[in-house]
Amino acid sequence: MADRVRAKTRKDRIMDAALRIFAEKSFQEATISEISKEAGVSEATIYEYFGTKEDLLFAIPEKISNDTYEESEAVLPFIKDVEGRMRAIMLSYIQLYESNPHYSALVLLQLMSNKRFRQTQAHAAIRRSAHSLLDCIREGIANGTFRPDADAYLIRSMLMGTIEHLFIHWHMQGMPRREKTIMEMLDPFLEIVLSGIRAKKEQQGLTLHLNLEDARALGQILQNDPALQSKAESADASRTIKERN
Amino acid sequence: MADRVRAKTRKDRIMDAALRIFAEKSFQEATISEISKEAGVSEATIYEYFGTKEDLLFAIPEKISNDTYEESEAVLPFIKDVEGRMRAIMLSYIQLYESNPHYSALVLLQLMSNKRFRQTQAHAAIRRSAHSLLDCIREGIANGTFRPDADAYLIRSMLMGTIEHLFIHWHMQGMPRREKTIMEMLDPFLEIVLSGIRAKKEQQGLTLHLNLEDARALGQILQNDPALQSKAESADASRTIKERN
DNA sequence: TAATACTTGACAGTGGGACTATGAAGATGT
DNA sequence: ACATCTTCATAGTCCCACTGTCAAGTATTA
Repeated sequence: MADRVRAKTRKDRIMDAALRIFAEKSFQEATISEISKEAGVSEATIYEYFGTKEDLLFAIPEKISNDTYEESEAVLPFIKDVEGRMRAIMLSYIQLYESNPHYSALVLLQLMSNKRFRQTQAHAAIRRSAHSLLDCIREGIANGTFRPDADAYLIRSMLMGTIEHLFIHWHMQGMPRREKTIMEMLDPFLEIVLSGIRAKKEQQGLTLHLNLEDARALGQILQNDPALQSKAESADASRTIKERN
Repeated sequence: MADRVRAKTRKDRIMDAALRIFAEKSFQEATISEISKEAGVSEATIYEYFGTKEDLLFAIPEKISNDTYEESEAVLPFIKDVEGRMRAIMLSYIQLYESNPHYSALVLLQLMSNKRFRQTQAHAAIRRSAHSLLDCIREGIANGTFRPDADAYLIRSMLMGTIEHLFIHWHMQGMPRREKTIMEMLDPFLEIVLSGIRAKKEQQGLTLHLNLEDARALGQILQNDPALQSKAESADASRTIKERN
């Protein structure tokens, strides 16, 4: 057992070193010799555990996605609200990248466009997120939450593309300190996208914007007119009054 | 001169072949021997023109960005409208990628995350676009077109990240036929983003949504009340009446 | 037409890094 | 103590980027 434990830490040390070096340089520029020195093992040991350099590369996302990603998907079916479910998906997606900077650099800058990566579990997890998002958007369109002419694919690209772009630029600038984390930008971001695609509730009729003075004058009139006042109470669904500030 | 012409076509043939092979496989998987066969020249000739394989790679964006990109920037200073200028920037950005699929695959999937690429003219052109966009957004916030609490960096990442994501996914799926080009998605896309960040005109007062029946009743009242009716004419700036459908 | 310079190609060779094969040294379990 | 399993060092293969050289065009000039 002590043997197994040591083997495990050895394997982990190799993967840690590899992740660091792959992310900082790049897969092609990194050499096995360099990784072996960083991990404190011989080159032969690396070939022992991972047949090839490429296998070592792909062992990394496989491991990390198993560890961190799956669990956050379990709650989704319990969120009935479409927008809430979308927020949860985005949250877990951001968490995945925010939890491990080296890993997100590796995935977003190098693996994402790699053909073999697309056949890994890690990519399948990302695809599941993408697919769930698409489902949410379609459901929102179907049930009237979103505008019927919204393009579900476009919306999804907005959601995922923006987040990826934020991470990619952060990495390319050498991961500087930020006053706002990407996680903290999620809600303002979602508000912009969602407010842009929500269906307008009152499709027919009139919309009136009144300043405070006019609003008071109108209030006087309504109070003095019993006919309209009673209507205001009976037809609540089709009439909304919102106060600003 | 005939010599110069032949040399030019030879050099171009090499770059064309290289672009195709780099984009379809990848820079690392492509071999000089393969490119030389595709271009119909000897390996030595490639080393004659481009010292190294990497130099050949970077000669490609240098050439293409010189050819196509610069001109579309010239019009920008003449567009006074902030949103129109943003649209023009996005348009030229999309055009760059839409004009040459091989090139956009190379840039977006391989070069974008490459350190050396960031020191090329091609990347400088992209940075100029990004910078102009940021300027537009800031100007829009400053002059009241956009909400004062909008995050300019976030907006820019939305604009560029979405477009890049759309192209990247199109490439990763093997560039299937689309019923809508990315160019055609630009205006719906911009409408979502911009409507999400435009400043609301009436910050104070009341907003009333009325169905048709109630609107008619209110119309009656307003017609019979000279005080409020005169107000409606004098205070036009702060009061808007929009008819839906 | 002859001489000169420049372009292209064939070929041989170097070097670096991924990967293999092998056997010795050490650690572990019984 | 013995067998087994892990780790390492060494030596060697293969592939591919890249260099150097020389010969064969091809173009330009005298």
